[in-house]
Amino acid sequence: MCVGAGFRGRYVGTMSLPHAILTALLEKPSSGLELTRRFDRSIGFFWSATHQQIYRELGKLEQADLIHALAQSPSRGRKREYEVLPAGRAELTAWVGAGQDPKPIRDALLLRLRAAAVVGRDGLEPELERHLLAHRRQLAEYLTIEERDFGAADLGGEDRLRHLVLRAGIGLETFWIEWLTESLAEFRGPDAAAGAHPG
Amino acid sequence: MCVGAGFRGRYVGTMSLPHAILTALLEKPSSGLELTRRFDRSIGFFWSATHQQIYRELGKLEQADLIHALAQSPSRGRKREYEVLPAGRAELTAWVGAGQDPKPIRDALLLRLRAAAVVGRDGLEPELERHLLAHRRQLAEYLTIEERDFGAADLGGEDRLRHLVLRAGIGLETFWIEWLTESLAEFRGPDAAAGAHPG
DNA sequence: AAGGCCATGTAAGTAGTTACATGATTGA
DNA sequence: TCAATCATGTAACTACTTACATGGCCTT
Repeated sequence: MCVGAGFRGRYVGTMSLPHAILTALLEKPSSGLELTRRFDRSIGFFWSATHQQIYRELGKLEQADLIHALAQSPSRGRKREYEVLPAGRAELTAWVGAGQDPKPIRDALLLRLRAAAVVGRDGLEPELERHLLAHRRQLAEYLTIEERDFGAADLGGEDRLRHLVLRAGIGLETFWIEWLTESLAEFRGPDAAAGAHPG
Repeated sequence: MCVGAGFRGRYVGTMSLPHAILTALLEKPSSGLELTRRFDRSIGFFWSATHQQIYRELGKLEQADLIHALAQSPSRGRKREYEVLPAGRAELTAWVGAGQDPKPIRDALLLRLRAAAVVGRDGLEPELERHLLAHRRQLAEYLTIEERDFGAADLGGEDRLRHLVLRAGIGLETFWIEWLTESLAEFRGPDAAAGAHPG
């Protein structure tokens, strides 16, 4: 089944991380550490990755001839910049049009609420407050980016897409802030206290 | 470090799946397959799991003396019902109050939009339509459940929590439907076509 | 006794996380 | 020359997924 060094083709499948890296490298050729940092403040908002994941994936992408390193023999401790090869761009183009069903929600906080309905809500309120704070902080960051990058009118087609992505983030954070605020009101409401300790 | 059969204590850590199972078992003692089915239409909306995961986790929870099987020696093919032990309830109670930062968004569709800003948006529109359809279907399911389970007034404290969880689902699906509708309008808008094929 | 379904499980692989190791460069 | 920081990497582990295997029970 064609494995090992020198194999070609669709190793990447529908995986998101390699395609996130291809996107970032097309925007600007970079080293692993640079990618890690750009993930932390841009693409990583929607698909986070640690430097370990990124280095591993860069290795696989290079093996698959989708990217290649610019002028530098591989050595530990020395910077290595990568750029995307035509095959890499083709792979990314194909992936954009590929179908993938939306993943169901996976949220531990909602699970905690569900559990609290059974064993009591002790200790949950501070947790909701922490989440509210975190989402407010994230929303503020998104809004700062929006003002900085998309404040001016008349954006090109590509910028419009990037703006749509950012607006998804803004919308999601806004939703959570509203929901958490409403939930905390429920928790603190005078008659909510009546059911505070079931079981 | 205390491993192997008979170990006790906090093997579960902050993991969500074992606590989701404890919650479901407290609501009603069940076998693995019954749990799997209940996950498919209730808790699984917010933390999905396959039957393989569930059976494995039931084994670990039993080993850790957090649950135990009702009357039946272990055998393949025979039904085995579990119920939660006091230690299991205590574990779940502790977990409800435990702190865990919200996980950043992980969404492949947003990544695809980001990639489309670089390599062109070919093939993305049908994908957005598919997602829109899926989210509409999920919203309809949530609304049906809401009407069925929370239609009447004067809910108890526990039901209010369950309703909050469901409303989170409703809010999220509603958000995605709005965002996708807006994005599709962008895609189809007359001047959006101008930037359809960058690169 | 055959087929279908209920029920539990094994095996192998993928994706992501956490902790740690090591080399190169720079500035005090 | 020492410490800090930049930069790349290894190792081990956890969580989840996919495909498949097996036993028991019920119906015809």
